[in-house]
Amino acid sequence: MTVSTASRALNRPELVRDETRQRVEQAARLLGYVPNKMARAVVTGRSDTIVFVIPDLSLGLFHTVAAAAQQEARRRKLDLLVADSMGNADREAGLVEGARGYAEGIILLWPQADFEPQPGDPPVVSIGRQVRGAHAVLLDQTHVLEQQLVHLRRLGHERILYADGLESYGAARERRRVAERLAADAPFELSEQFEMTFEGGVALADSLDPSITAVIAFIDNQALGIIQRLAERGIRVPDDVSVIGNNDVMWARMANPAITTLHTPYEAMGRAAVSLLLDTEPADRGAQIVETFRSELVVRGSTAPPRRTDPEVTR
Amino acid sequence: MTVSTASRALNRPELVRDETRQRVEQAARLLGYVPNKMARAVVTGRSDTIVFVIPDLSLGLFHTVAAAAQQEARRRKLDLLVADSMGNADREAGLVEGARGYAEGIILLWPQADFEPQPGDPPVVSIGRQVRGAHAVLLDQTHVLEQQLVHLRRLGHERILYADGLESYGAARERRRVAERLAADAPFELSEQFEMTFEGGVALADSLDPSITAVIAFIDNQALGIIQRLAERGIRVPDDVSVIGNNDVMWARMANPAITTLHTPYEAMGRAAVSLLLDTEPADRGAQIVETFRSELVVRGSTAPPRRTDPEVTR
DNA sequence: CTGAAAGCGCTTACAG
DNA sequence: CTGAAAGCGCTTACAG
Repeated sequence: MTVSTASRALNRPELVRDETRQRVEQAARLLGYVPNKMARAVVTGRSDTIVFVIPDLSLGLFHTVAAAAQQEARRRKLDLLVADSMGNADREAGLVEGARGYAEGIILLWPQADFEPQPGDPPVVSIGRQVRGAHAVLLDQTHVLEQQLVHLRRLGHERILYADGLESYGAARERRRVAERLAADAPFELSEQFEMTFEGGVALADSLDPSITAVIAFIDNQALGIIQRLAERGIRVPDDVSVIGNNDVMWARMANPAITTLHTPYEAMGRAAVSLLLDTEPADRGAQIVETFRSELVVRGSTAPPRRTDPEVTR
Repeated sequence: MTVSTASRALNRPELVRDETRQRVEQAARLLGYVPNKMARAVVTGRSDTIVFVIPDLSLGLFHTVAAAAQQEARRRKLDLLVADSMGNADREAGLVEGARGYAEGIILLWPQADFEPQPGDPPVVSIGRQVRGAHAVLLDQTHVLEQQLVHLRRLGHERILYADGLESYGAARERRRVAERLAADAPFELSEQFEMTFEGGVALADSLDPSITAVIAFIDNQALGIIQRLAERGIRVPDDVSVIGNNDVMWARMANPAITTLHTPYEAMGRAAVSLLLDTEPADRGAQIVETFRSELVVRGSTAPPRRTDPEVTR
């Protein structure tokens, strides 16, 4: 009995006699044998592992994408491991660097830094932002803002404020470009920059111009902050001011009022990334593929027609 | 120039001449050399990787623990990769099985199934539930319920309902035992079993006995469901009924009213798990260590003294 | 069906 | 300081 036979008995049992297989299995059990994945990967050249780099697990936002990607990977008999860059570009680069040595594919979620593909890299797919040498799964940001505007205008709003995000975030810069373009057609207000957080919403609400009848929050958490602070100031949502969010986080429907928002197809995007990674030629040899997803409006309780404006009465 | 020298130049540069190092580095750059982590791990016997098995990433609850553990691991120059068992015990077992072959340590978060330690396993630490052959980081569930009760009773509540969770969840069974024990001393109501979700809260609110003045929700999401459904029924929180949550999820403070709850020290627990994994003798040789953490009361807007009860008026 | 041999990509004593 | 050799734990043609 040699290691060759043992290896075969464990991995390709059809190649050995039944009795041999049984002896090997029993011995393995007795000895508590654990196959060394690393060693196997060295010889087979396959680790069957995808590394999914996420910008911030503690945000409670992106884990949905990771969970969906994970399921899809699982369906295809691959492991997907999530690594958190903690919002730090250097750490992100470090994770990619680390994954190079063993991952069979890398998925980058809203990468902070520009990814520089190296020869010999495993295939890379980027979500949310296009980077060189990688297929991309994108979100149609123009469509997001258009939907928000259409919804509010249909309700009759004319004085609409778009909450601008912090310059330092790529997503905020991208959305601002979209906003400026759309505002050229049919004007709406662009706020100063606020944090894309609950606290940012609170700050925005504090400085809200009384003539505004509807606010487009950058994300749902910010919408919640706006609503809460307005309530404290005696301004009611949606009676006095409408607020629309973005992303449709789990707790958007739990709010009071429940948030009207755009549902981001995070699950679909996560699955698409895995599929792009596994089913297509890597982007470094051949064309870059871009798959774009669209968010969907979810009307809930935080938007309503504007209160009939009475110029005599200021809030 | 041999591979030995190249290996040394890359990993232990102090052992080679400066010029040699430079030549190697340049060649590596030109050739796009990526060290094969697997091969290295096979010979060194170290992968510097911790696998963190999480029951459900999409819950938006546990990722905090993972994020904290990740940071702590990072501080110690180890990688921490998160694997999602998707609430499935079989898959959980599969992940542990898979990690055996390469992880240098495994952290199990609220494991679904009983973990059976095998000889040759990497050290394991369990969070939330004690399992054999592993150190444990636990949460003092008795203290949770005691704090909730003390808070409500101090406010003057006498008719308190504890929302029982689904039998199938280990955490729910554990909490019920605690509840039954505490109820023996000073009675309170035990509800029928509800889902520990927003929807579960809605259902509970629908069947709420009018004599109850305060509800202890199983978790914050359930508290939100209770509050929303009560509001729809014209019952106000905290004016008519107080509701206290548990866990202090990110959005508990964003709710309206903001949820009074118990803050679970998830971050501290995540860090403790890493430390237990790395700084102590594995549990299979020697004593099992148990570190227990306590939640802290966070008083916000969803609890208040009971409305003066008037037996004549039923809601 | 099984064994002996070569080899995956690396590291590390051991000589020089 | 560098090279030649052995070896980590595995898999897989190649013979038998």
